[in-house]
Amino acid sequence: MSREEVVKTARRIVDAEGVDRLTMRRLATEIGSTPMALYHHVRDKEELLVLLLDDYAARTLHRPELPAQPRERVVVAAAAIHEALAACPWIVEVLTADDLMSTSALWFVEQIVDGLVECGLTPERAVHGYRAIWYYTAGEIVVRTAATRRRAAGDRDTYRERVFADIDPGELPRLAEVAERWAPLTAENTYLDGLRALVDGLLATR
Amino acid sequence: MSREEVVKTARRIVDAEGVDRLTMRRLATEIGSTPMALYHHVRDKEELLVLLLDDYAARTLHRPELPAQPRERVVVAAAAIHEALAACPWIVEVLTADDLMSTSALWFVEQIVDGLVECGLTPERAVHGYRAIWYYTAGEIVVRTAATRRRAAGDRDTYRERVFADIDPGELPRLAEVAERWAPLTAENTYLDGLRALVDGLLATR
DNA sequence: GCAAGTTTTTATACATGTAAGAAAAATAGC
DNA sequence: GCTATTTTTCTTACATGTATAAAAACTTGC
Repeated sequence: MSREEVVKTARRIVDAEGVDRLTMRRLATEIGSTPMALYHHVRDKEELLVLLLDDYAARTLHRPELPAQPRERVVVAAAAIHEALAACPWIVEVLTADDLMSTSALWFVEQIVDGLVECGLTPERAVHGYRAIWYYTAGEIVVRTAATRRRAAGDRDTYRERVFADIDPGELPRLAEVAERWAPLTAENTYLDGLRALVDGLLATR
Repeated sequence: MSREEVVKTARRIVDAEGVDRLTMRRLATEIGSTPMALYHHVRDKEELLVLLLDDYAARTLHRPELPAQPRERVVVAAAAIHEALAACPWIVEVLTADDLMSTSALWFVEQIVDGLVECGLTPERAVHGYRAIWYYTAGEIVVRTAATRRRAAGDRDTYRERVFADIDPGELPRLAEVAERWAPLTAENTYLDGLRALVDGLLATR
């Protein structure tokens, strides 16, 4: 058994039956071994999932044509990461990992940092800018996938509905105004708008 | 037994011994009942955690003095939410919840949306702006707490170190340039800077 | 006051991640 | 070739969330 074999088999299970079916016992029998043997190649299940994500990134994160304009390059590179990760529905469990630091993602990080520097930021501020973009991107994916998953589980979310129904227009006029439209509004995909705003703000000289 | 008692007892356990010690069995014996009885007051453990977070928010999320200037009001309101949540170390498990929608947080959401509207955004764009701020805020907290937790667990993070050590300066010059400083740079707390940038960008008329 | 129905609680059972340590296999030194 | 040591694997066991279904307690209509 090897780490590669573990990850490869795990990937097969996840691809075929979804991340829910990936259990250490299942993985072990699939390999023809016992659960605890896995733990010599992988610290715990979380590490296995991180490896799976890296593996996924390495396979699907293809470098796009990047615009020459540095600001737009930042946007396109971030959007590419976002698109790849958002298509990966079992990601939430992993995304709390500090950073997406698989080798294959580094090129995108480089593009973002470099774009920011070319726009006039110091390297330090560029790294901070990249982090802000990563926070925004990871947050969007985590929040949105959680919402989708809950909706898929048939959760009518009566709690939210009740909270909004109880809004006093005298006290919270703006929320009362949009209460009806809250669900559809927040369901819209506005990742790109927010990303553009963030990048604009990072590059604006205050 | 009542929902309130369940939450109150859960809170006591979490406050006293941390969220790790909160198990359904422990909670049940503390109440003097059986684990499965809890499930008539709470759908599952996740819902219990969300209730705990709401309870926590209701107790600690005090309305600050807000500046008159709407843009600054948005920043201060968002920062207040961030500060309260960031101090809550067991939050990551819950924050994947779609939205922070406890009644006590609504006032802050109102301030943000209202501030954005007063700066000239339509209500729709203001809601989207609020969501962008929420993505950024939730992402920052999730990523940062995960990192802190890992560090606390004594994880030397050799993986990241290795990735950075392997960077080819010819291919990824910017990253090579900051590789040494990456850990301290990303450990800095730049939430406010990023928030200001995001708000600026949201309000800039492109 | 009591039968019918509803809500709440209990008992039992299962699948899961993984700790602890024994066993086995591979490797190194002579 | 054989022993010592290190690496890998297996056995057993436990704590956890929670499904299922039976029991108990409570509520309601008369």
